[in-house]
Amino acid sequence: MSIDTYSYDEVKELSRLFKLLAEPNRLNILCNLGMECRPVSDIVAATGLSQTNVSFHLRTLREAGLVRPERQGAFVYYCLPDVKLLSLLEQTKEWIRLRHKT
Amino acid sequence: MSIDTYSYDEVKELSRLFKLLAEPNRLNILCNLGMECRPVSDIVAATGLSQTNVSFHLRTLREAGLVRPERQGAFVYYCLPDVKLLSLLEQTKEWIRLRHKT
DNA sequence: CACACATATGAGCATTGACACATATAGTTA
DNA sequence: TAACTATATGTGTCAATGCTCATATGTGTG
Repeated sequence: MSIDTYSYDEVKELSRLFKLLAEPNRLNILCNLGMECRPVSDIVAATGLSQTNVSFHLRTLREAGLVRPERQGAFVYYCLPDVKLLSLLEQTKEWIRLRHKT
Repeated sequence: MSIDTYSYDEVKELSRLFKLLAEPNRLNILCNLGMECRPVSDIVAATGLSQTNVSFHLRTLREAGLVRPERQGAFVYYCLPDVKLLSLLEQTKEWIRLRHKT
C-alpha cells in the first residue's frame, strides 16, 4: 500500500475537521442526528443539553457545512447533508473497538 | 445502510481520538511519520517545530498509544503501531477533497 | 569521569473554546 | 397587534491546552 504524503495545507484542513468532531457534545449532536432531520428542540431533548448550548454547537457545525438547517414554520430542522461522514465515524468507532481488544 | 446508535461513552471515546488529531502540528507529526520509524530529530527537521514542542506532542501521542517509542542508542525512534490509522486519515482526506469539489 | 548530543519534562504564559445568562429575532396563533 | 413558542446571538467567565524557556535525564565517546 502506498501512503500519500501530506502537504501542510491538507494537514491543517484535516485537523480543522477533527477539531469539529473533538468536542463530545458537538459530536453527540452529529451522531444523534444520524440520517434524519430533526428540529433543535428534539436535539435538546435527546442530548439533555441546554437550548443555548445546542444552538451554539449547531452554529459551529452549520458554518462548517457539516449540518444544514431547514426552516419549517417555527421549527428549524437540521440534517446531515452527507451520509459519508457517518460512515467515516462508523469506521473510526470500529477501529477503536478493535484496538481495545488487545 | 443501517447506522448504529451511539452510546455517550462511545461518543466520548471517539471525541478523545479526534481531539488528538485536531492539533495541526500533532497531526502533522503523525502524517510525517507515515509507516516509517523515525528519530525525534528527523521529525523536528521535517516539521520545522522546536525539539521541545515535538517531544511535547509525541508524549501526548505516546500516552494515547498512537505512536510507539523505540530506543536505539542515543536516539528514540517513533513508529505508528497501527497502519489502519493512516488508512482512516487517507479516507477522511479523500472525503474532504470530494466535498470541496461541489 | 568529563563532555557532547538526543530526548524528556516542569513551570509559566497566552490563547482558545465551551458554557451560561440575558436578550434578540422569527414564526404562530388568538 | 399582543402573547407565546422556537431558535439565535452577544458578553463574560472559567478551564483546557499549545508553546517556550530552562533544566533534567539518558546515551555514547574521548
